[in-house]
Amino acid sequence: MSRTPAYAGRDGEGRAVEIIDNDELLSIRAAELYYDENKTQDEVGAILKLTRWKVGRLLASAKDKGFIRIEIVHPRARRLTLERSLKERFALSDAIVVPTAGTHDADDLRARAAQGAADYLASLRPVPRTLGISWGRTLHDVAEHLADGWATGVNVVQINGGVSVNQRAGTAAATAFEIARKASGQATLLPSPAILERRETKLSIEADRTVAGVLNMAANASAYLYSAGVAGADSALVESGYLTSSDVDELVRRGAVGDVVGRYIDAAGMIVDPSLNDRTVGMSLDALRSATTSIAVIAGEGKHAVARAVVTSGLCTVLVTDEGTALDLLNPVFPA
Amino acid sequence: MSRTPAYAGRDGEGRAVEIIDNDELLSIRAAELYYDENKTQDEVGAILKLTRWKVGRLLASAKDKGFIRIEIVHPRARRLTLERSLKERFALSDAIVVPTAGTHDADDLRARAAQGAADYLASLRPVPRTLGISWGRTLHDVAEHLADGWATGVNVVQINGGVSVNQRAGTAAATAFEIARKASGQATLLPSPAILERRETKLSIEADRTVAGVLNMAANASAYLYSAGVAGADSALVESGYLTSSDVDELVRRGAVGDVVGRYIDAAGMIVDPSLNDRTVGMSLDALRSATTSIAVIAGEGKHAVARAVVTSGLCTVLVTDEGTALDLLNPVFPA
DNA sequence: TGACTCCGTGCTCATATGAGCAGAAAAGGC
DNA sequence: GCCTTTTCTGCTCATATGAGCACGGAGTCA
Repeated sequence: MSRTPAYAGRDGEGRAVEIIDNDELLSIRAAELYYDENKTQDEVGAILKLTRWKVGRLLASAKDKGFIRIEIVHPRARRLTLERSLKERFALSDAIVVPTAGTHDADDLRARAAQGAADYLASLRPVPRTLGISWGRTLHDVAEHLADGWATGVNVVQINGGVSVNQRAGTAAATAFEIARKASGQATLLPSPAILERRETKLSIEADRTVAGVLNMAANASAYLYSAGVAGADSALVESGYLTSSDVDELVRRGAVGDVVGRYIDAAGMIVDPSLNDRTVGMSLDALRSATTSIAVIAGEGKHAVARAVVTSGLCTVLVTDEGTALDLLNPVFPA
Repeated sequence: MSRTPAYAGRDGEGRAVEIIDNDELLSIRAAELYYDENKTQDEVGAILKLTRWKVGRLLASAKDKGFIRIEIVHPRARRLTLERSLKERFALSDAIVVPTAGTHDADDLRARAAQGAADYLASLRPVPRTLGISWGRTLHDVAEHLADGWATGVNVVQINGGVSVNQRAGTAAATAFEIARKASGQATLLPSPAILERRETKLSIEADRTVAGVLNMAANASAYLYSAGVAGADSALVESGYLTSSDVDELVRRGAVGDVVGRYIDAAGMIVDPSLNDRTVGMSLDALRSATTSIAVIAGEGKHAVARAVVTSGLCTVLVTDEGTALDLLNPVFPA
C-alpha cells in the first residue's frame, strides 16, 4: 500500500476521513467511532476503509494498551480489581474498595467507605449474632448508612471504652444503639473510660462484674467492626481528653502511626507504649487478631499508614477502604 | 474459596426504604462485573442471581443513566460528539475537538489542538493550492506538528503583516516557511508591519506593487488557517510593540475580547476600533468571512470569549479547539 | 535463488449480545 | 373486589463480536 498522506475516504456526512498508516492512531480513531459514536465495528470498518476484523483487532490493541478507560461513576460503585489484589496480597477474606472519583472532601470519602461497610455488613453471611464495635466518626457514619432492617436480631457490644467523656457526647453510645436498633437487636455498652490513669484502676474496673460481663461478651462476638485513627492532635482520644496533644506527639516520636480500638500501634502493628496499653480498657489487639471476622473501615488520605499497619499485621480479616488507600497499600513506597 | 457476598436482592422482604433504587445499585454491581472484571452477561447473571436478559437491561440502564463512562485516553483522541454539536450549533463545516484529559498546562493543550489542526489540514480535500495563514504561537505549533510531506505543492501566503518587528524574531516567517517546506511548496511573506501609525502610510504600503501582489494572492487563497489572541497585556501585538498595554486596556474597555489576524473584535465579532482597523495591514475580516474554508485554531482556558466571538460571527468554517472551550461554547453562561 | 519463518490478513465458526414480542405480574381505576 | 392498563420478565431470533485457522507476502538465511 502506498504510504500516501494518509487521508482518504468519507463518512456519512461526506467529511474527509483519515486513513492513517499508523496503527496506534488508527486504533484511536476506531475507538472514537466505536465507543463515542457507538457505531458497529462493521460501520467503523466502512468509514476507515478497513475490514471489520482489523477494526476488532485495533480495538483490542487499544484496550490492552490502556487507551480505553471504562469507569463506573456511582457513589456506591466498587473497585473489584483492587479488591481482589488486596485480598491476595494481604490474605484478607474480603476487601471492599470504594472509588475516589467524584468525591469532594474527606467527609465525602469517609461517607462512601461507610456506605460500603454498611453494605458489606448487611451482606455478611452467616449473619453475626453478636457484633463487636468500636466508636468514632467513621463508625458513626457506618451506623447512619445502614439500612433499617439490615439484619434481624443482631446484638451489638462495644469492644473498647470511652463512654461519656467524649466531647461529642453520646456519640459512641448512639452508634452502638443505632446499629442495634436497625437490626432489631440489643446494644451493650462498655461502661468504662477508654484509658485510665493508673494500671491498678484499669485492673479493678475490669474486675467489676458488669464490665467483665461486657468484656466477655465482646470477646465472644461473632464479628467485629472497627475503624482506626491517625496518630495526631485531632485524634478522637485527644478530643475526648484521654490523652494530651503532647502525649500523642511522644507516641508519634516512638513510631505510632495510629490507633485501633484505642491502642496506638506502629508501622509493624505493634503496641507503641505497653504501659499506656495496660491502662486501656477493651479488647486486646491479640484478641482482635484471632477473630474469625473483623472488619476494618479505614479510608482517607491521612490513614494510609495506619491502614498499612492494620493489614500487614493481620488485625483485620476484611478491609473496607477507598481507592487511594488501596492503591497506596498495593504500591508501597519502599521505606529505607 | 471465598463465597461472594450476596448482592442479589433479598427475596424474603424487598425493602423499598432504600434511598437508592435497588435496581440502580444492582446495575452498578452488574457493570462492575461486566466491565471491570470482564465477565460475560451470562456469568454476571449467575453471580447476581439474575437472568442474562435482566443483566443486559440493567447494563443498558446504567449506560443511559450515565453511570458508565468510556473515555479514550490518548493525546490524539478527539471528541466526536462535541464536534458534531459544534458543527450543528454554529453551522460549521467541520469541528475538531481535542480532549482535555491528561493535559498539564496551557502549552500542552495548545500543542494538542495544534496537532489536531495539523491532522485536519493534512486531511483537507481538495488539497488547497494556496493556504493563507496568520502567525503566532499557536500557528507556530501547528507548523511544528505537521508531518513532513503532509501535502504536495501547497503554497503558503501570509494574510496579515508583522514581519520582523516581532520580538521572537523570524517566528512569523519561520512558521510560513515550515508549513510550505513540509508540503514542498513556496512561502510568500507579507512584507509589512502589522499595524501602521497613520492611515495614509497603510494605504500607500498597500498600494505598493509587492505588497499588493501578496495581498491579492492572500485574497485568492483556497483555504485559510489562523488563530486568535486574547485581548490582554500578553497579546502578541503588544509583545511585538505594535500596541502598548494601555492601548489594549482601552480596547478591552470598549468591548474587545481578542484579536483575529491582528484585528480586535468584540463579543459580536465586530471591529472594536475602526480607525485602528484602518491602520492594520492584511485581509479584512469580511474577506475572511466570505472564504469557503477558514480554519480557526483556538484553544485554552483564556480564549473562550474570542472563540465564541469567532464562531458566532461566522469568521471560520472550521474550528479546531479543546474540550473545555467546546463545552463553554455549547453551554453558554447567558449574559444579562 | 529458493526454502524458510514470521507476521499480518481475511476468513469460518462459535459465542455473546441486543431487538422485539407474548405472557405474567403489578398498579391503578371504579 | 374486579377489570383495565402498565410495567416487567423470559423468551426467540437476528446480529455483532471474538477465537482460531489458513493463506500470502515480506524478510532472512543458506
